[in-house]
Amino acid sequence: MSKQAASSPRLDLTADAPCCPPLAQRRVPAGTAAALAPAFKALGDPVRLQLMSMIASAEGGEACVCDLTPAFDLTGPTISHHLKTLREAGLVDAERRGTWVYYRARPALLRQLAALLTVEPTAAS
Amino acid sequence: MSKQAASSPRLDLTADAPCCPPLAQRRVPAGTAAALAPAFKALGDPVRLQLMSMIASAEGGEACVCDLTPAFDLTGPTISHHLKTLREAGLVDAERRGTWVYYRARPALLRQLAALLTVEPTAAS
DNA sequence: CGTCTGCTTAGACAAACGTCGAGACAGGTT
DNA sequence: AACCTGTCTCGACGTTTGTCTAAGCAGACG
Repeated sequence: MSKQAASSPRLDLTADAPCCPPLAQRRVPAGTAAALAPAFKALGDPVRLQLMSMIASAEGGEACVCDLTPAFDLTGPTISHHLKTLREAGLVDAERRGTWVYYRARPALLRQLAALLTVEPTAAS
Repeated sequence: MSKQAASSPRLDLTADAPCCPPLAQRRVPAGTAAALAPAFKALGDPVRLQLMSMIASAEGGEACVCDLTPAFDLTGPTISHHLKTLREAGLVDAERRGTWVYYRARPALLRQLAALLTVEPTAAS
């Protein structure tokens, strides 16, 4: 995919968080862009954005799939697919407890994304 | 596309900015998700993320296409296409001045996205 | 006026995405 | 054990995306 990835597209951002001076402050290097873009892409769908919010804002910090699915006019497999996308992007974590599966947010990555998008309150112009 | 948009998918977020309590604080309504997701999607590509950063961090707040294009191993039309995507997402603005076209960031939308992703320094868990 | 350079548009194509239905697996219940 | 319910995996189908080449438009310059 693309010819522009000259440097190694590996940063391990889901583990620790060494990165992220604001996007508008310093030019984001290719490696960082390649590592963080998937997270933004995962949030780039209305359904997943709502899912992310429902999970992150849920009481106790976790939400059951059985509560998430009926909130949309979509089939179970489709919701499951979107949750898998969020999981693979490192935005959420899943845990099975008895009959139900619970999802919880990973605040670290969310913080990185927020930090990257941060702009001075009244910077340029 | 999708059957889940029961409420009106119209919010006009690119104009003013009435929105955005943090994603983890209150459940994002469908309309807001539909309005903001395209911006995240636009940032969900490594090339566009770098372009966005190069534009936002450029001196004088603007960057010439002639400076952006040679930073990637991609053809001119491809860069132009990505810039159009950023423009249509409301993230940047373009202006032709003589021979060259200059792009500048729209901080308002960036701030909305950052606000949405904001999480308490040490909230839940 | 002709031509050159910078940027965008148009068309084409492979790859990825969003959705679904059918089926598989895990756990609880009878 | 047999069954039921909740969730995920698998394949399929139509749409969208990222990239390219070729062609078009806008200014600058000879």
